[in-house]
Amino acid sequence: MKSRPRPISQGDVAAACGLSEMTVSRVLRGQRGVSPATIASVQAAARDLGYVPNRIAGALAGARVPLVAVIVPGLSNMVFPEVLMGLAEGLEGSGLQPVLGLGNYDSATEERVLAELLAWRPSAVVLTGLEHGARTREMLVRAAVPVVEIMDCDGPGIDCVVGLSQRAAGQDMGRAVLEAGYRNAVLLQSGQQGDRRQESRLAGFAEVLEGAGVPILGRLAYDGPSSVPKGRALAEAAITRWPEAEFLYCTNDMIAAGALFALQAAGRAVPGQTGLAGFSGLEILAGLAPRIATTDTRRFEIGRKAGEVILARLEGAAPGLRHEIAPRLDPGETLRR
Amino acid sequence: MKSRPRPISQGDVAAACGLSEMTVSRVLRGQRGVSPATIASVQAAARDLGYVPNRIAGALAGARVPLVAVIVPGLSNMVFPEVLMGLAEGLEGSGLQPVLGLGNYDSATEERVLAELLAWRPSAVVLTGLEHGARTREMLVRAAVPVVEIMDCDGPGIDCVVGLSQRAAGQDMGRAVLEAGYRNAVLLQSGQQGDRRQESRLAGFAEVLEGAGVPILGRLAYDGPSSVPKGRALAEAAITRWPEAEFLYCTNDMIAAGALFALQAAGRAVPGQTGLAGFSGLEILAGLAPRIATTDTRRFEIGRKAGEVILARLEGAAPGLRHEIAPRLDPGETLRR
DNA sequence: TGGGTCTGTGGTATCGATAACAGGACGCTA
DNA sequence: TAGCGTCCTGTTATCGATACCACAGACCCA
Repeated sequence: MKSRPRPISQGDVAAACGLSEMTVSRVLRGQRGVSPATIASVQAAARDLGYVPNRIAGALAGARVPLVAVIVPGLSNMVFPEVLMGLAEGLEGSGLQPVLGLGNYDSATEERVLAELLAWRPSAVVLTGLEHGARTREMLVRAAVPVVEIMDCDGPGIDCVVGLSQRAAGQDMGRAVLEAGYRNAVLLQSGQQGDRRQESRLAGFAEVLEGAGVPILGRLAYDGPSSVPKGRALAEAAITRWPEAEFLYCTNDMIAAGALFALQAAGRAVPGQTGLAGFSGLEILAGLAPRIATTDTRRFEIGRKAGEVILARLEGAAPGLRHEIAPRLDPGETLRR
Repeated sequence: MKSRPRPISQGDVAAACGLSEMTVSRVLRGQRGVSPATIASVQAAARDLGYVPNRIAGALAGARVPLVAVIVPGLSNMVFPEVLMGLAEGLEGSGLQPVLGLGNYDSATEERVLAELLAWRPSAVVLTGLEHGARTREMLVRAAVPVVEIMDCDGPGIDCVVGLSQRAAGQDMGRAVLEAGYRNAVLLQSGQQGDRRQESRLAGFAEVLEGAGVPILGRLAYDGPSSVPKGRALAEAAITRWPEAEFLYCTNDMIAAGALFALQAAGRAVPGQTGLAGFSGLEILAGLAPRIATTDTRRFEIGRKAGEVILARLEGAAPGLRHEIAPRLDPGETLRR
């Protein structure tokens, strides 16, 4: 066997079994219309030679690039990693590969990353949220590929939308709080300021409570990444300022966990005297006692559904533009019964 | 302006400014040897037309594919998401895009995913750990690209290795436990059975203790994903079986958090009566009181270093084959002083 | 037995960029 | 002014696959 300077190509396989490249291509893509004997011979040759197809060439020729551009703001809080796992499952077996871009919670970065990813002419694009810059929208329209916006379905999307209604999630929790009989509440938030999803959620919550005559005493915000200690600090500040507070609605489970510690340290009975709830359903906190009330956003499901929608679109189906993945309210043990 | 059925190509830009494709290509890649006037004219035309280069075509022609294949076992425990963020930072500005594959903690899947990713002819490959199947190794050798194995640097790698010595990390914790004066220990583990990194770590720990005459009373394992409740169950079983246990060394922070709850529920003073330690340095648990002793593996650093090594290799430098990122032992508050 | 569909296979153009080489214009030196 | 090097730009071939069309032979039915 003579040494090849270049990796094995389809042509080598074709030569090895005395067929044309075209036939080899057909066999390797599993197209029908090839005789069983030919199929066997091609497969054997490909295996023997250790042939690895070149998708770059295939993509250029086929005008179909089996890549999906995925832009998430970050990976630091378990939300998007789970979405990615769901997406990977949804795309499983389709031959589509996700290409990851990090938007860094910042629309200028998102735009830059999107431009880089679009240079690969992906077959579909997944982005987070519904708010995007004008140039971002323009690029996406020009790209003329399916676009799936995930995590939020409260407004109009560019194309498809897969997510939850943040507002409805807030409202649900609001109703649960009313049922539990709390007579006022405080909002605790952190993370990127002006986060639209968070705002909708808190608005939905406040709406329901105030509609029932239960006042929102106030809101404390920390402009930076969420963490348990930060939640603790926020909650301490809250109960100092509003000692009469009966319920703390936190924008996520980490803040809520910190708030729980603060309440316990302050000697307040949970959930009797003061209740609290978070948001996300972070599994890592499942072991805390008492279990924190939260809204499980089913991120894995969202990712998987996004994958399915993409596949449907690429097969020419019209899977509908809005897919709501209803979140699940988990009352845990920090809401009165 | 007439409607174009196809997206704008380099040829269109060339036509628009009356130059050859080659010159446009040179300008857009920032090659030197083009007059300033030409550069300006090309850039203006490209901007006006909204030209997005086609990397697929560029890759095919240039024999250089600006993609990095990254295979991690999963994204479920915050370890690999952080590595990915580090990697993204390390590759920042180089034009290299990571393509993600999930190996699902299973070497057959890893192999399949690797084959798929290699079909893109990536410029480099990043994988996790040092254990890989024979076919995996063969594919990598044949691919003839830089390979970086991350997270473990206790053995020989295929090419470059960036990570920590799991054994040394275990030894370090062992020494800390000796200094604290504990007189025996129990090992608690979960996750994939036969995980080599975990094994090395526990071995290093046990080695140091036994070398000093401090016995390992035993080991309890749960073959499944780690979680706080699982850690609690393991720890409960451990103190039932070995009531005399003075120290619990857990394979990760989630197990350790559960173990902490178990000890507290059993009324054992921590760290006075019984100490414990985890592994990873999961930030999400930073708010627990007492803070759990752990080993911060600096995953972000590992990812970033991997990116830097890849860049160096692609530029022809020889950055060294083994890069140890020393972990940091954080004594927290669950080790006696 | 002739004309039709159906199967299985091959030939050729093409995808959109880059590598390698070619060559004109210009300025400088002898 | 011949000769030579530099700077800038263009021409041609190529990367490795797929789309599209062509076509030979098997088979069917009237």
